Amino acid sequence: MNKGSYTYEYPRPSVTTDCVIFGFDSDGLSVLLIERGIEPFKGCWAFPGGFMQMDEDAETCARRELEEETGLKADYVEQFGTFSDVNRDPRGRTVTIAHYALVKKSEVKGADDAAQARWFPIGNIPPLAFDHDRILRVALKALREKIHFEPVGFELLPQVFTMPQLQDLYESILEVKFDRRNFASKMLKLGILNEVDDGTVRKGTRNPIKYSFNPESYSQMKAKGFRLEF
Amino acid sequence: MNKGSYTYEYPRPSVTTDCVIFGFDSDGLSVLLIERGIEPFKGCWAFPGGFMQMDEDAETCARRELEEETGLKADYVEQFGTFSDVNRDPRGRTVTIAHYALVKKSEVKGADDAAQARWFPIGNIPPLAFDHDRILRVALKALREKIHFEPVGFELLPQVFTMPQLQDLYESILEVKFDRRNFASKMLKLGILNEVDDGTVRKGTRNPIKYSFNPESYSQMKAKGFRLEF
DNA sequence: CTAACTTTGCGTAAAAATTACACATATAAT
DNA sequence: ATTATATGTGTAATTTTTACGCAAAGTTAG
Repeated sequence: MNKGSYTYEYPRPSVTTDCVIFGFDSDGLSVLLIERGIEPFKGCWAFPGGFMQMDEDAETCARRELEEETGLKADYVEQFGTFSDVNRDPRGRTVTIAHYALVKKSEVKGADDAAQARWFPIGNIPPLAFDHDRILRVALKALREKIHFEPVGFELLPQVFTMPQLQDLYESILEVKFDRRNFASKMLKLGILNEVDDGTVRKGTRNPIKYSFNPESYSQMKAKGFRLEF
Repeated sequence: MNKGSYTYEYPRPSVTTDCVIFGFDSDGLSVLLIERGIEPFKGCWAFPGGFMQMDEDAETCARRELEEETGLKADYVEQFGTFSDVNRDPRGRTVTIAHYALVKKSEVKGADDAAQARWFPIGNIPPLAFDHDRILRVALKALREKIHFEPVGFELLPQVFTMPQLQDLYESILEVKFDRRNFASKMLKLGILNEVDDGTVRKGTRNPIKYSFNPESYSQMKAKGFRLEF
């Protein structure tokens, strides 16, 4: 990372990436935020992100900043929009390429390096820096639309999960309620769930069946051309 | 637009916008391209676009470049992705914020200033400059997904159109075939079409009924929360 | 000019998908 | 010990989607 002086014939905006990190557990959908220690917006919370280097593309940058600032490596990172309002950063003209990441919260609890990083449930977001409130709204919209076509929810759940957990996830993201029985039959009919045999003999129904996601059968379905609807 | 010298502590990529312009007529879906007169990619075709100014956001820039290079003012312009591969422009690191525009081809035929601008049907695209072939593929995907949720097709048709025209449009964009009768009843059931009385007495059915899009009833439906599915 | 063909609108029966619930059972709560 | 709760399974009613027939008038071919 050379520091020095770079001169151009025309002015150029800074280019950054930001990453909205979604996690899910029994408390519902949350995002991981970082508290800003300096002005501007000192004390506000913000998404991890930073300047794009000359030798990396946007997604690479988003993954790097994500790891540097939170210690997390996310499997699933996707760009959902670029924000370029002229006055979005008081320090100077900055364009940010926004991404969202999906992480299995169960596998990373407390694994965030940054002491000032914290999970906030979607319904209880603190004041955000810059235009990050707008970015969050757009991220949520993008996630909601995405889940209608791809089973992104499985990126947010543990390897092994139950049908009620899966339903909770869909209901949290889409902010709707499904009939329990209809949801289960629809999900099972898709054929992308494997029943997991965890040894325990299932007597009664109070302890739910464990499932895992089957990426192979999903790829097959996708190849044939189908749509996942909810 | 000051020309001069602008110096920064860290290197910055150039930021441009590009605009994929979609049009539709009896020949199907096409895009408007500009032939490059200079290297690199001299003789290849490209989307209109150019450098973002410091006092405009991305969409404003896309609309400005669109008008400067083709003379067109588009009603509908939407960002669909940002392309940031390190080597996408041989002249230097450049990030482009890509948009697509929908225009009523019927109203602008031949109205493009740029002599070297030409419409190309989607099925017959010439060699494109830079990574514009990839950008086109992503644009098409974005348009296809969008049309499932919003009646963007009406931006591409004349004010007054017929049911077969509307069906052709959907079939061109989605690359599928619908049953004529089912398509019409589904469309009419949406309640966003006004029958246009053009004076002529409709004897027989060979001359089709004329319709226009009703934005008011569409807004109402949208407010109530619905989804347009095809 | 006439006959065959095509385009459009309207309508309907069959198939498929969605919706709304009932019941049984073992665990959890009181 | 009794009651309430969470889960799995199934099914009937409703709605939506699909497939296709028919009639009227313009278009085309000879």
